[in-house]
Amino acid sequence: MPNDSVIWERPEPPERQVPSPLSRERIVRAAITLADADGLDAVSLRKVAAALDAGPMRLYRYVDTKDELLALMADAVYAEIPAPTGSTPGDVLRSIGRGIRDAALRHEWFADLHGGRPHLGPATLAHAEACHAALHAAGLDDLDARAGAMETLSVYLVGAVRKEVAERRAERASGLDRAQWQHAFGPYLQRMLATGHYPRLSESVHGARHLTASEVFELGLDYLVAGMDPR
Amino acid sequence: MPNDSVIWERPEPPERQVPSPLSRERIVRAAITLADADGLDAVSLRKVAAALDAGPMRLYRYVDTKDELLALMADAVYAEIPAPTGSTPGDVLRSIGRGIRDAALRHEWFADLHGGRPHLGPATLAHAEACHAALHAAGLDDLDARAGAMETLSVYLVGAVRKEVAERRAERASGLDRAQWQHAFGPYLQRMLATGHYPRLSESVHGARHLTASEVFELGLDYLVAGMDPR
DNA sequence: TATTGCTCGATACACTGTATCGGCAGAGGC
DNA sequence: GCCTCTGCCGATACAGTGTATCGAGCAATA
Repeated sequence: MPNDSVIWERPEPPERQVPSPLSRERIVRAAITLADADGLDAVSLRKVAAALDAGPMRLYRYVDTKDELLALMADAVYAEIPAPTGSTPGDVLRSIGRGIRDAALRHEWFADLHGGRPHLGPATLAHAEACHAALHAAGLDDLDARAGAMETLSVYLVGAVRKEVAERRAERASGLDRAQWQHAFGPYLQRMLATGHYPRLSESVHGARHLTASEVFELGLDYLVAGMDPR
Repeated sequence: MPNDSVIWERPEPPERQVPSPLSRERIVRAAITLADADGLDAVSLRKVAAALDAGPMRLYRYVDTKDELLALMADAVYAEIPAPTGSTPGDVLRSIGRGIRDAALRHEWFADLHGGRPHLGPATLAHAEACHAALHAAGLDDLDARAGAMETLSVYLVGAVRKEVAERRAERASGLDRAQWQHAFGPYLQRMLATGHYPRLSESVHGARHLTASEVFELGLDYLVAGMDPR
């Protein structure tokens, strides 16, 4: 632990007269621009520094480690998410879910950070606060029920975001759009199912109505919300 | 695409008399041993090769790319998962969930692969087949319902596995065991909540009964399963 | 003005995945 | 038994990575 405090509490170093002034915000913005364009792998300290006309080592004045930069990036995504709305707990939960999903689709690299090492930046905490407040306002008073709802929803969202983004990337990598992929099922999978070793699976793949990613998302959200209802 | 077929269909190169004979299986086993011990980052082609008394380049006879090795590793995990049991669809779904969770806790690195780029190895397909067959046997005949159940469960599991493993790692990294961490809530989080900026959140953190990871897991599973029940 | 202390960035290190290619060993033909 | 040839093995190389170290120079203080 290079500095004995956490990035969220450590003050920024003072600004200095220097060609191309830096700040955590500028650094994070540059990193996010890179990540939006070419994925998380494109975020290296060298490239971020280059985008800011600085030497790589200069960034270490603002951030102790690359993981801290990633944490700041994740927090910046939370800052974009609007406060959830809804008059019933179920609607609030759905609103929370859509807010996170939308943000993740805007910044696909967020999926790689989300659910990993927990970040607890100010925007993340503010988002959590907004969620709890909205649930409370919607009548979900019981603390245990509220915490349980948030925990399980959060689990679901981590998976949803991760899977959907992974699917997008796979489609993009294979150059096929959704419809083509769906129609062909992937030549390989096609062949495997044709072997007859997977009768129930292939029955399902061929027979079931294919759901889009957002349909699956909403479906699971509905299941989860419905299951919480004691009724 | 170096070779124009997929790893699952490409035959292994023939064995040869050579010091320390290789095979995909041996390579994957060595890689899994490394990953179990020190995480996915410890799996480099150089290290895997060294563990097998071979030069790094030799592995490229068996695998075109590191991603393919990772895919084989993920498939090997699926091979360990026992077929789900249960006489109702709900029980089968719970059984599927526990099977995957247990496997992921045995091989934490699996969480880093699970839900990412989709692998469709033979064991993965066999596992999917077993799940569909068990659901069918339990009376979930409707193809759309079955597919929807599997899709949404799978989403949930990706998140559950990822979050739980991340939490374990964070605990391990901070040197605190669960109880200590829970008691202190992390000094930083404690301080943030004490600012009063997050009233509902801190109410929940302090007031709600703290659930263990497996309680959260079961709770979400119950919600999901209950929500699927049309009644 | 002299000194001190901080910051910057060049350099270095250990490591990654993998392309290239020279040489060697085993297999097949005579 | 010998020769050719095919194919694999692994040394080397390359372009990256995160970050430790440290000399040099600048800014602010005494």
